[in-house]
Amino acid sequence: MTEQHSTLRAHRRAETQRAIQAHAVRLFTERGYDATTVTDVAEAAGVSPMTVYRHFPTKEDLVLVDQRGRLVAERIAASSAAQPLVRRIGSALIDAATTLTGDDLAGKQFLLARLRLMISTPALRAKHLDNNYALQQAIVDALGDDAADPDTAFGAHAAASACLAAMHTALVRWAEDDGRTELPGLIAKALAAAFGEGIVDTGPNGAPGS
Amino acid sequence: MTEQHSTLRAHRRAETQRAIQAHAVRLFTERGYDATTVTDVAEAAGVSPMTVYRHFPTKEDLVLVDQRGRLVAERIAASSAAQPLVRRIGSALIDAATTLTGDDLAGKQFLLARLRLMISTPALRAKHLDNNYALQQAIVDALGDDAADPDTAFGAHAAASACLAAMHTALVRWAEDDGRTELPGLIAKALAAAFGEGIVDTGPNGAPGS
DNA sequence: ACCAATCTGGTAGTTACTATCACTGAGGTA
DNA sequence: TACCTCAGTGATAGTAACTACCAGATTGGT
Repeated sequence: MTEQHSTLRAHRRAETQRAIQAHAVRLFTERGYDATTVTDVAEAAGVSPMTVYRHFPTKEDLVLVDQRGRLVAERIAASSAAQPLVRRIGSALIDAATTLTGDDLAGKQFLLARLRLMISTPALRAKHLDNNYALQQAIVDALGDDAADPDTAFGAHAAASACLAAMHTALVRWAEDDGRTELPGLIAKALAAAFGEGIVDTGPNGAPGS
Repeated sequence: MTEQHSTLRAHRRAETQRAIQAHAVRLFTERGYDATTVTDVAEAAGVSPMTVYRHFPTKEDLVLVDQRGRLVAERIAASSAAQPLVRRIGSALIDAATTLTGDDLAGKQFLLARLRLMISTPALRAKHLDNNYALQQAIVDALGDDAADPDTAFGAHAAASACLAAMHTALVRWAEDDGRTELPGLIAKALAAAFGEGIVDTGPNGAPGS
C-alpha cells in the first residue's frame, strides 16, 4: 500500500508534498489564509490545483498536516501504568515536545509559523482542536487500561482531554513568545497550573533518562 | 440597537429563527448533515435561503447557536476568589449544567439532538470545540484575576481549558447515555477523574450515591 | 519492449457563502 | 387617513472549496 514501492516514487511524492505545504504556509502568512486561494498555492508550487487536493484533502490540511500523534501514543504505551493518569500523559506530552522542538531550527520556525496560523485563523483553529480530539482517542487507546469498563474509559478520556487542553494553552503561549521560551517547560507549567504542582516533575527536559 | 424596537417585530424574528433551527436539526438528524443543503432547510422552514443566512451566518450555526457562555461567566464572576481555580470553574460549570438540563423536557431533548450532531459530524465538532475556546477566554476574563501578570493569565487559561475539556468529555458521555444520567453528576465525575477526588464538592445534586 | 500502477492534469458539476438591488409591510407622525 | 422610514425578505449573479470522471505521462517490474 503505502510502503516504499520504489524509493524514487516515494521521495518525489514527499518532496512535492513538502514544497506545496511550504508555499502554502508562506502565502497564508503573507496574504492571509482566507485571501489566498488553493489555486494561488498550486501556482506558487508549480502544480495544478488537482495535485494539491491529491496531497492535502482540504485547504486546512495544508497547515495542519501533522503526525506527532503516533509519537505521543508510543510514549504513553511505554510508560509505567503505576503512575496516575495525568502524570503518564503529561510526561509523554513533555517528552514529545522535547523531541519535536529540539530537532532543527528551520523545522522549529516552520512549526511556529504553522502554529501562528492555527491560532489566528478560526477555520484552522477549529480543525486543529478537532485533531486534538482525535489524538485524545489515540491516547486513551495507548493507555491500555481496561476499555471494557465504561467508567475507566470515561476517566481516561477526561484526564486525556484535560491534559491536551493544558498543552494547547502552552502551545499558544509558546507561539506568542515566538518560541523563545522552551516548550517542554511551558507544558510542565501549564500542567502544574491545572493539576497542581506535584503532578509533574519539574525536571529540566522532563525525563532525560528515558 | 437590538432592543425590542417593537415587540411584534422582535417576536416574529425570534420565531422564524427558532423555526429554521428546529427544521434544520430535524433534517440533519434524519438525512445527515452533509446530505442536507441549506436550501433544503430553507424550503422546510418555508423561507428563502437568503433568510436562513440572515439569521445564521454559517450552516454550522444552525446547530451550534448557543449562549450558555454568559451563564457560566456570570457564575464565575460571582464565585469566591479564595477557592482554587479549578474548583471555582468546575462549580460554575456544574451549576450551569444544572440550570440548563433542569429547564424543560423538550428543551433537554433538543439539546441532546444538537449534541449528537455536534459529536458525530466533524465540521460541527470542530466548530463547537472552537466555541469552547472562546468560552475559555470569557471564563478567564470573569475570573477577575490580575490580567496584567502574564503568568497569572497563563495559569488561568490552563485551568480553564482543562476544566472545559473535562466538561466536554462529560457532555459526550451524557449524549451517549441519551441524557439518562444526570449531567451535573457526570461533569463532577469527569472533573474528579482529571483533577482528583478532592477538587469538587459533590454539591447539591451532584452524585448522591455515585 | 511490454504491462501495470501511480502521478498528474483538465473539465464540469455541486454547494456554501457573499454582494447587490428591489419589494413588502410594520411603526410612528401629522 | 396619508406619508415616511426602515427592518425583514427575496431574487440574481458571482466566488471558491471541493468532487467525480476521464485522459495522458512517468516509473517499476517482467
